[in-house]
Amino acid sequence: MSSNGYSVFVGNLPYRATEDDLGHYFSQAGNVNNVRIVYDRQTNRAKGFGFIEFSDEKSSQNAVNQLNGTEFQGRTLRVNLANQRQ
DNA sequence: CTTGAGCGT
Repeated sequence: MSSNGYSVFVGNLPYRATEDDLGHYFSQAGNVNNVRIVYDRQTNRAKGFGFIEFSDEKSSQNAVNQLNGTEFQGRTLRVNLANQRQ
């Protein structure tokens, strides 16, 4: 099944940012398995946050340590460990 | 042709 791996929550994203751009940016920290930006169902516009999926836990923790508080496309990213979906 | 903390189709 898809969505296997360790996810991190990413907030304060620029609305123009794409999942591909995020994937390339987070590749610095570890092996990115998948990238998901949350879009509004009514307007199809980005909500301004998303989730990055890594292949293992150390990559996700490394992403938080390296990329949290860094600037991405003019905005300061908020990176934290994501909660598991119920 | 908009917004700005947060945990997801």
